[in-house]
Amino acid sequence: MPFIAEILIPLALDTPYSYVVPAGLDLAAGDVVQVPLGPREIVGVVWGLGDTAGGSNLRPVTGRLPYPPLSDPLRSLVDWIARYTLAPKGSALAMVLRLPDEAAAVETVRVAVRITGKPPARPTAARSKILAVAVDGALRGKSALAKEAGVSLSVVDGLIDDGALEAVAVEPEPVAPRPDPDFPRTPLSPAQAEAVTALVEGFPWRRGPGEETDNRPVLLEGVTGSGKTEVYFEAVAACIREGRQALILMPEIALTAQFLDRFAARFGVRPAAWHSGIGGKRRERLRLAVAEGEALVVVGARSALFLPFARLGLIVVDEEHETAYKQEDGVHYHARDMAVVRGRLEGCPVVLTSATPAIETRVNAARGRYRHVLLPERFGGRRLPDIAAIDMRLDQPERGRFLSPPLVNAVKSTLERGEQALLFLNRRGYAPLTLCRACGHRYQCKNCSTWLVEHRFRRALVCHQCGYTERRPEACTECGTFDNLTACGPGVERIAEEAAALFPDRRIVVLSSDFPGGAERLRQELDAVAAGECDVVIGTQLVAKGHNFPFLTLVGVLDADIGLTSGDPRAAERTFQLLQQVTGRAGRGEKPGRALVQTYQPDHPVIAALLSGDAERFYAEEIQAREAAGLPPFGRLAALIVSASERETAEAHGQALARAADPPDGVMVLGPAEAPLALVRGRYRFRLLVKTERNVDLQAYLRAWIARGPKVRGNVRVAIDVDPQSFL
DNA sequence: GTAGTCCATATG
DNA sequence: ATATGGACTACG
Repeated sequence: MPFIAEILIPLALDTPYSYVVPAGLDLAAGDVVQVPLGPREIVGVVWGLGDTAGGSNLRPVTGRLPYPPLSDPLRSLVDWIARYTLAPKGSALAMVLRLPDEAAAVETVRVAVRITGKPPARPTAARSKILAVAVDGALRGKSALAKEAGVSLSVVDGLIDDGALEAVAVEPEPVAPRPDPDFPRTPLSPAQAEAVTALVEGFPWRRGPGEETDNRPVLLEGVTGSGKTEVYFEAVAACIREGRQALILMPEIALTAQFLDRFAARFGVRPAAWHSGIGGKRRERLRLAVAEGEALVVVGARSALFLPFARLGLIVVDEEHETAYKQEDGVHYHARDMAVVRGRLEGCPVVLTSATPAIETRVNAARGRYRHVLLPERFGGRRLPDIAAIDMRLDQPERGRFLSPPLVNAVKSTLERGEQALLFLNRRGYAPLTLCRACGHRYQCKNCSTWLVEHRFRRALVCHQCGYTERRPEACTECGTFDNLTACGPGVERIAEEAAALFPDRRIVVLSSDFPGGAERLRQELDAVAAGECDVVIGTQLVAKGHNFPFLTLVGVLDADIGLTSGDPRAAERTFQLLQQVTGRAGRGEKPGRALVQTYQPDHPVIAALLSGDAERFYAEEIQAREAAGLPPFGRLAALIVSASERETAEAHGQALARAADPPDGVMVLGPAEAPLALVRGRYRFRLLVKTERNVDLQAYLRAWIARGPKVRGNVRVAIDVDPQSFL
């Protein structure tokens, strides 16, 4: 009887494939192997072993590959995520198994050169230039030396052949230097120390045998500026003292030099950082360091969740309410929730931190599924900013202007004191609507039903839904009138224009996700602002995210009402979180801060809660409102939209969902004819499964989803916002 | 993911 | 009659 291996292949396949294990090859579950698939060879992972013959025409495993095997918990995570998100198992595996491509796999040995003292046989001008630089005897990279001497690389090679320089192989710089948990640090406040004790209490590796452990996830909730980071750093320190690894997950945008420096201030070295920008060899060396347990702390964006940790001891999810944790293409998952799952599977604690937790996290804490640790005050006795409303019905800006007189005055005096001001407007571009004064034509997206947003800098009209862009026309495309287009309403670019007119001598910077130069430049710009290299910051929501601006003392919210009117059932929650975060940026340095909030509806529950600082009440009311409406604070609605031919499969899927341990609140199976017509534009035939956390307006959601123009082929599956606790 | 199929349409 | 492209399926 031949031995059979079940090999999972990182392609969109639901089940592992069976292969014969050739004699002499000793395989174990988790091993990374090479197998033939059709005409080619492909990498796979041993998912199971058996001696049951699964047919006589199985092909043999080609061999084992020299990669660390996938641990049991990691394989369970793949199984779990596939089942939960209804993604093919192979797709889930692909997230774990991003192996190096051919180019990256070739380990080029880095070579440095050093002077030997032996004079060159044939001294030339170029050669002596190099020797003049190298005379200090230091090690230099070949190209660095050539560049410094201002000659070509071949001259260096010539000198090596000659014997005047010697080449020395250098160890690559360590990819994950060891953080020192006992590095001298600034002392914690009593409140922080108390929180550390509460946090670390119950961690399984802190308890002796027989002692009780409490491995529930912990919500670490602290107001902006309370020093949550320093608190969880102590949990990280405790973890690495135990010789275990810690993972800190952050929204990609928050992964800045500033954060890495803060880490270095506590642990002596910067942590290993994992994000979409880290590529090639460095990526693979870090992965290996993680798999071998060498990398003790990894700070990373959501994909870091799938790194093959050898001894994971702690997962921290920073800013757990951030929507950036949601992955919405390929396998759909919420990294915060998957972190909870991985923690459970690895038997390690999970800490979720936020100043404005997501409703579902709050509910989980209130129901006792999560522990709740609170930091109610700012660090160092600093006060929370005073927040006041500016009623726009009373304090109107001039026509065509958007800053009210009280806000302008506040900015002026802030700048006069040499402090920094932030003007927050959650709208990119110059103006959200463009119309022709002659004929009244409004510029609309071809694909979506949204207005095109003018971007004056790019001289374009852009759809913020699908990215469709057209040149801003000189003459109206409808009636042909020249030079008669009007920009309606403000975007950050327009506010920058207004600010430049008001404060001509000040340094003004606009920060939005479409920052010219891309994410890397944006990150640098954020650091520059934090260093005080600018007076007025005009920013969209990205300035609210995990960045400290120590010189910032005034935050002006230009239009607090944006977002309150959208049909999104989370509008209130999102707006509250955003405004709370952005106003909380003020006064975190030496000087106290304040926030001024321009609004037309100061009595709206969200605005009122923000002004009174009563988050507690806001959450309670929000949860209550959902209960009153007959909705669970987080429930699930599953919908399957199918092509006629797949109806049967979908029905079965739906029934399976309804039979799940904690079934969705409803399952809908729709055929293409029943789906909203706008949805099934063209000849799409697809199966779409949507699981929503709440009872969202499914049609609106789907319309938006299609409007984004996804490449829809057969077998599309979407699952968003599900509550993993119910499956654990 | 990729190679190969079928089928429809475009092209010479 | 033959190329080109999209949709779909098999791959153990």
